[in-house]
Amino acid sequence: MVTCPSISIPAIPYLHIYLYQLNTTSQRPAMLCYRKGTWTEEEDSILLSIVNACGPCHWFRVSDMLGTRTAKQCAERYYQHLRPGLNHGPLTSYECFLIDKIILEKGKCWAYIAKQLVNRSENKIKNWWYSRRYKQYRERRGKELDVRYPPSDLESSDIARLVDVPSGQGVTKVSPSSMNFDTTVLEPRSVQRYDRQLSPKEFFLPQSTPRASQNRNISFRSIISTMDFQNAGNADRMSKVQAHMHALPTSAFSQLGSFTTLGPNHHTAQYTFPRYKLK
DNA sequence: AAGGGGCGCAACCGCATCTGC
DNA sequence: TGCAGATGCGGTTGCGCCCCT
Repeated sequence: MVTCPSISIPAIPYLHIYLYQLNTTSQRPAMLCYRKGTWTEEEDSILLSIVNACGPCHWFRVSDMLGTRTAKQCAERYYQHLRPGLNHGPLTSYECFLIDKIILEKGKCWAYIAKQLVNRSENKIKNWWYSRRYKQYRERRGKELDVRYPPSDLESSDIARLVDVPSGQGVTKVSPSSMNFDTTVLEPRSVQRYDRQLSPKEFFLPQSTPRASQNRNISFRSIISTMDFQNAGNADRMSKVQAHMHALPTSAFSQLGSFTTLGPNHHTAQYTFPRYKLK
């Protein structure tokens, strides 16, 4: 008899029998009738219970146990919606910027992009991008404007959410003519430094500006610079930087102003990020 | 109040790739 | 090595909510 201590048997009728069958024979239960459309709460909870018991793999077995969905539907539902820790909130401006930059550099590799952003589903990113592209298409077709656009969905609250700062704290949009984006690329020794074990605060010190380091000044500019690590095989390093940033409480920061940059290809989008320093 | 369009999003689909026999 | 099953991935579709007229 197969035991599954982590699941509730009454929630999944005859699950123990299914598990027993599936572990003792290669035969699947009789052909089941699969349905389409929106998942019910009951289906979600059963799917989660099965995955908790068996792990997120062997989706044909999971499908057999659930009984109402195909393996593919189960896998997709889990990875895009039920996976623990998944962030269902709106994409932040910084995340949008990252998406644009990665697409420019590597193309539309949604799975890769999803891995670079913290706990975002591939579908969410894809939906955002196609939705925006469609919006642009409509705007351009209607007004015959040039390709430059300020994304209308980039609100101050989104930017503030990135660093857990209450909405309304000054984030201002700057005209393109006044932009001053530091395109400094980190030198190799900076990359080496990021490879050492550093405290979260050290992590954000701009490596190329000693004075800023002295003042314990941090900015998103330094975070953006870390994207260069991707090209040097340091993709996970940026995630750690982001994670550290997210981990710091609001009270740890005071605002220094903001800086603005065009999107990564310098003619598609305009982003304005707040600059903060550690108190 | 009704209906039509915009929009965000979940879900679907088909092809590609991986894996185990 | 080849095949079939399993899984991954990118693009598309369609549903439902909201807002405007």
